[in-house]
Amino acid sequence: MATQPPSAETDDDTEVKQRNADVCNVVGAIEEMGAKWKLIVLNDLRDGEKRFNELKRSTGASSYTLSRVLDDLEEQRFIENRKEFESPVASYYTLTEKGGTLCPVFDAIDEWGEDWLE
Amino acid sequence: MATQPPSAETDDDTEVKQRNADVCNVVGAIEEMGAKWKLIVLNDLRDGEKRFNELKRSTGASSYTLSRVLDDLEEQRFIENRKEFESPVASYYTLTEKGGTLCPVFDAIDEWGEDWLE
DNA sequence: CGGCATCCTTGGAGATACTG
DNA sequence: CAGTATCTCCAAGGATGCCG
Repeated sequence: MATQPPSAETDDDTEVKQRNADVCNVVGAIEEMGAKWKLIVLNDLRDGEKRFNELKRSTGASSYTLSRVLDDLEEQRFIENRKEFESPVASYYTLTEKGGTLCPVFDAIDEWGEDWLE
Repeated sequence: MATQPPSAETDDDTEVKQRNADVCNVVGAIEEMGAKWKLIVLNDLRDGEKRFNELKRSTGASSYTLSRVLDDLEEQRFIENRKEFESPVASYYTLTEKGGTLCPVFDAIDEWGEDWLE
């Protein structure tokens, strides 16, 4: 995480934190992961490496949907794919470092869910 | 999900949803807020009370969409509505306590966005 | 096993116009 | 100002089938 130089604090009014829809990080981030399937898959991969059908079962996504989501996520560098071309083909997916940085987000969501779900 | 069309179908897919929910309540939370517009509106309301057209401008949602999202969020007790029936009608929306508990989530997203968004 | 191609259904959401 | 009522369009996503 690129931490800002702590001492060189510009006098930019922190109050003008520009929460405008166009500029806001939250909106940007939401657009970036957007789809619910992406979040579900990413969250699933926090457990570690998983293969295609494993994700298919755990997420409940159809192979078509899952395939497209995985493509997207890989293109966004959230996940990485490793293939083994042995007897039955095996395809493993893991979070990249970038993907891993989403953990705090999921943790926050998780915590919230514990308090307010069910 | 908030609007439930009268489906006479038996909910056979409850099994799937349950499996997802079992994995982690992250999925549950995602389903709960699901739509991107909900998140955008909720995030916007962190600034404090806002009125309809204000939200319309800041979020960029159409009045139709915004209206439905607000209805949903109110039904879910994420937000509250206060009306003033004076000269020109005024309608104010604020986060409830429940809505406020989402702040850590948005903070996490915000922080992530700062690091990884362009 | 891990997908891609195809068809098809659904609803999310914009545009527009109207009301209290 | 704060919505509601329609109409419409398009992408998300399920189901199915095929293939290396």
